[in-house]
Amino acid sequence: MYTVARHAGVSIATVSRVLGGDRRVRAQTEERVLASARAVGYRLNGAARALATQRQGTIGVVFPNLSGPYYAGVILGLEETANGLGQSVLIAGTQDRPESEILVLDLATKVDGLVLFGRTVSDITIAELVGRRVPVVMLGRPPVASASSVRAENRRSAAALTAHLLEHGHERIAFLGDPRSSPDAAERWEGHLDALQVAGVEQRLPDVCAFREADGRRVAAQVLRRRPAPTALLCASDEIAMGAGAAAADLGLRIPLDLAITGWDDIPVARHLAPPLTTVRQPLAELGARAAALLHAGIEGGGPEEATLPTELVVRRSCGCEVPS
Amino acid sequence: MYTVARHAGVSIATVSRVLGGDRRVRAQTEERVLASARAVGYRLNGAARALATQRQGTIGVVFPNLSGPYYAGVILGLEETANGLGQSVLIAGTQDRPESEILVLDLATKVDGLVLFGRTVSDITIAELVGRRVPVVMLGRPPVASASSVRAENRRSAAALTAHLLEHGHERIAFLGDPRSSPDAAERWEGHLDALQVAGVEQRLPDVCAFREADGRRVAAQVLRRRPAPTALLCASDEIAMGAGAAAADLGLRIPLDLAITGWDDIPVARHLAPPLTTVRQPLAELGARAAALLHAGIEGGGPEEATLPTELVVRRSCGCEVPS
DNA sequence: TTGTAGGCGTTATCAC
DNA sequence: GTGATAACGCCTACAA
Repeated sequence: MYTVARHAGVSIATVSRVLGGDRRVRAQTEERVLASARAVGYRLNGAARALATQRQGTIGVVFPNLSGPYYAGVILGLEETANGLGQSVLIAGTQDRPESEILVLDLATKVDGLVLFGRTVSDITIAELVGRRVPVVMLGRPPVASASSVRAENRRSAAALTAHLLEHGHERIAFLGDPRSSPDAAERWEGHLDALQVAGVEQRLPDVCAFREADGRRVAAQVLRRRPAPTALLCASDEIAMGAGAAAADLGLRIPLDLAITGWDDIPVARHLAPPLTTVRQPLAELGARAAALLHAGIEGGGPEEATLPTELVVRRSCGCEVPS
Repeated sequence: MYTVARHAGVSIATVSRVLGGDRRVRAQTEERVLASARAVGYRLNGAARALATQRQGTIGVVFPNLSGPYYAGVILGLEETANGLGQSVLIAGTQDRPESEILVLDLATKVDGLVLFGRTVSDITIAELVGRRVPVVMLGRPPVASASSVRAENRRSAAALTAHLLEHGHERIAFLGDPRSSPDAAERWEGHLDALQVAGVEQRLPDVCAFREADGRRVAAQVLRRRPAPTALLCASDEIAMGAGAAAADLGLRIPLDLAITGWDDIPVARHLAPPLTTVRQPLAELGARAAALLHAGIEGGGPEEATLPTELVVRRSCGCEVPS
């Protein structure tokens, strides 16, 4: 910066002003500085700026290291709008390590705020974060403390989906998912129960299954051997549903003739499966975008807010419907 | 830090030492400082550390804002090993904006090094980066300047795949991809030509198609109306192949009876398509991991290196083979 | 409009 | 081992 200042014949304060976008500089001076900066190939130093302004210009997002379209989609939306708001995005996967709490706390010193997915971080740590005045927005889990939160509507769509299955005549519906480890799954389970109750159908327990294809296949294989076997599988995610589909194929079951299967998320491939998967669409990118916006608001001093985005039942053929495609 | 120092009855220098992991501190003192730090809930400040050490503890990765399993998979692998090496990961999508060059240059002041995907950044900018002594590793594109590079083997597998199609009796094979905008696609095209030449089959031009399902569908629809129509579609990515599959279905073509289709990447759903997709597997996470490792080496002062990871032909049914599943 | 100078929170180089 | 005390590179009152 001193180099540029000398080159342009001004003080570093002036250089700082024009490069920092401060308007109160004579146009002529500004131009001269800009030219000098370009001449010496100078750029403001991120760390020094951060230290002086107490602003990192970066937000962090903590997610479980699961692959799959869900996280990718949300993070993509998040990155895009964060970028539009002038914030970079730092990602941190908590590979279920125990030290992840420390990781998050340290991360907090490198960013202006955090977006936390589902159950990646314990309530204790969240409280700690909030106590440190770190703006936090939670994604896909019920709000806590004074942190913002954005999520997709779960309960109503789960009820609608269940009702749809009941209309197809299914009475033994198995729920594949893990309400205890995922707030989203918990709400979907609730909605499922709501619909069963309305219809006066006997309720059963969820078949615990993580959000992964392999687990879906494993759990479905067990469930389908039960007698009497369920005639429909309500899966808490499309990936579980894909695994379930594989398990069904292993047993020689035809979908949807012998068994109906539904998913959740409407990941891109859902429509290409055989048969196309009936599922519930979540606005992935929009979830991320809202999270970025809410976090930005929080960083700017705004109070906590909540947003619940609508979801949409996507009826295709795996539930037994005859849909033109 | 002053607070902790006072609390522990030592100087900030000592506090800095124990929290920074400097071993030359008496064990007893260390414990006292640690206790004090915990007592006041103190953590080292990222920005200040970065400024003082000239190390950000962060690497950046620049990618085109495409969704899809490819980027997600690579980034996941990258994040994981970077984390293991003590580096955070900053992501930046260049949504094909023209200002992306500036974005990258600015990003460079907030990180210790950059991983650049394919053609996200112009050669000029790369040169600029290298000139600034910013460690750079390129992913999926031929090496340039004195930057490291990691990629997956393309040419040989493309030749093998083409040869396989020829064995099935296909002579009119259309290549869907864009060799000009993607170095990976270019190499696959080369390999394709290699095999055609060896077999003495007439070569044609590639059918330009971006790495997206929608484009695959659109381009395939055109290609399949050509007369004589191709009997096989060699797609530069699984996503293109999926789009092509949809286009084929629109025309009432049966796969692989009327038309063979192959993809590239072996994304998770490839095996679940109807019929299961013959494709080439790339070690996504491994690509990311290697990139992180090479970048780390570069940051530590090492010179540029190159790595080419092996790929694997995955024969399933869309090419016409009868595979047990 | 522009310049001066103190401060942001650590690390690192010296002495002790 | 431990403690002063300069940097590190920028921002921002405050003064001119």
